[in-house]
Amino acid sequence: MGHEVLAVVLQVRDHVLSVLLWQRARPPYEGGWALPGGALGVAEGLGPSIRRQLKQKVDVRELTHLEQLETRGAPDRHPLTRVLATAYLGLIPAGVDPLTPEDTRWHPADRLPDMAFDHAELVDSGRRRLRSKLSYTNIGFALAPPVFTLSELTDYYRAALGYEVSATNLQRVLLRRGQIQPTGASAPPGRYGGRPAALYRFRVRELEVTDAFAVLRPPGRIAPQVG
Amino acid sequence: MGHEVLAVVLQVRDHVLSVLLWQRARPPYEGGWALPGGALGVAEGLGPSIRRQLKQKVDVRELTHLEQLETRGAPDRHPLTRVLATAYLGLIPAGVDPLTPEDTRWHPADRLPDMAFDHAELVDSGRRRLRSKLSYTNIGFALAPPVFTLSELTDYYRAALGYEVSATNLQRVLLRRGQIQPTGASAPPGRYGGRPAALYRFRVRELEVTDAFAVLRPPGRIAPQVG
DNA sequence: TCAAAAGTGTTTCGAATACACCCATGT
DNA sequence: ACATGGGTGTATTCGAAACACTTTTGA
Repeated sequence: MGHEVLAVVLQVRDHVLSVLLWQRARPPYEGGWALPGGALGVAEGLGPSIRRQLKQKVDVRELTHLEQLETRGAPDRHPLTRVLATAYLGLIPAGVDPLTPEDTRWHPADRLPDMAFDHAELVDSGRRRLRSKLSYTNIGFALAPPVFTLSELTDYYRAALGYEVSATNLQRVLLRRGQIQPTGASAPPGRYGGRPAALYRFRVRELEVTDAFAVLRPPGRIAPQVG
Repeated sequence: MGHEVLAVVLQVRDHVLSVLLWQRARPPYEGGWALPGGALGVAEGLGPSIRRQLKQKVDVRELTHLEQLETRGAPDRHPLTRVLATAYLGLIPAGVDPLTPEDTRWHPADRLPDMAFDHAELVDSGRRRLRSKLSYTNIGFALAPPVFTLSELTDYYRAALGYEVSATNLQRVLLRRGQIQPTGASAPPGRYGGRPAALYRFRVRELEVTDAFAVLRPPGRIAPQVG
């Protein structure tokens, strides 16, 4: 009974949430698109394995976040052999364009090509995970470059969430939660003028839950201290 | 490389969130307590497997909810062989007391005995999952019997969340969200009198997200229709 | 009549949102 | 001047929480 690890690697590219896929050259699912990944090594942990596999597709130094999604084990998920798959969600910040192999392409996450195995479901699972974590964690840090303007950040959120986001409200929510802070610098205005945009950074660039317990929260909670 | 499935089965028993464990009779971890589960069959899906394994410990008809938690694959998680484990969260409603084998006991989930392997971490993972889902889904249905009073329900929430919960506020939150509805009947008062408690039921007894997007919600959202 | 338990009315609070307006820059 | 894009001030909304008070029962 084989075991493989897969990754749903997402990045906002050109205003569109995109997923990294490679095209299969041989059966099964010849010509179909698949998630990067491969067989788990005999003495290899799951996390280390997916990092190793991804090295062959992207520069893993660009990976700002990696978390386990779910494990699929339906006996018929592979038409020929029995193979379990543990899927991970990986995020790459906007703005970089890692080199990828010939057979590998970025695809819009909401318009997938013909997908191999159950990989389309796994992509959806990754998108849902990202969307919900955007609302109660600081996971935006993994979509954004180290320094960014608020309108850029708004664009990443819009692409990942799939609907319009107000820059004004996004700013206030993230500031109140202490997720972002101004760097003091500002970006030059665009071609046709406009006020220069202040530059921000995420205060912490690893996953933190910033808004647990939207409801049924513990009684008499202390007000969060300002950062 | 073996693969096993495990279950963190939780139930509120006597006002305490409890987990079902069995005591190992032989090494490794002889005398240590472990989660129910066992090896995945060669042509068996993960979900079907954990249901089959649980049959040996509890009456699975009592299981009101089952969902995948996570997969552990550290090479040294088993001292002798390499075995991956996929853990599930299972819930049993308060009030029933399923027959269990000799070696099996319920333990308070916040005061675990000596645990085998990485099972203590898996129990914590299950508790955290339950706690967070209580705040944005109707998962309370899986902790409660089909019909209950509000003070009983409050007790289940208090036990699972680990802090005091106001019956008044719980009632309003769950009514507003359309999770619960009065049956019309009421429970007889206790030994020393008191107003009889109205009986409620959950409107839907399978998992539903009732409060997605606590923040950054889609613009111009329609108000939820009353049930 | 009182204690016990359940339930309702009302107020307060605060986060999130919506919207009007002001600021800084290039042409 | 004025168009463009960024940012702030302020009002509104609404769910959640807190708390006082009423209802219904048994002793």
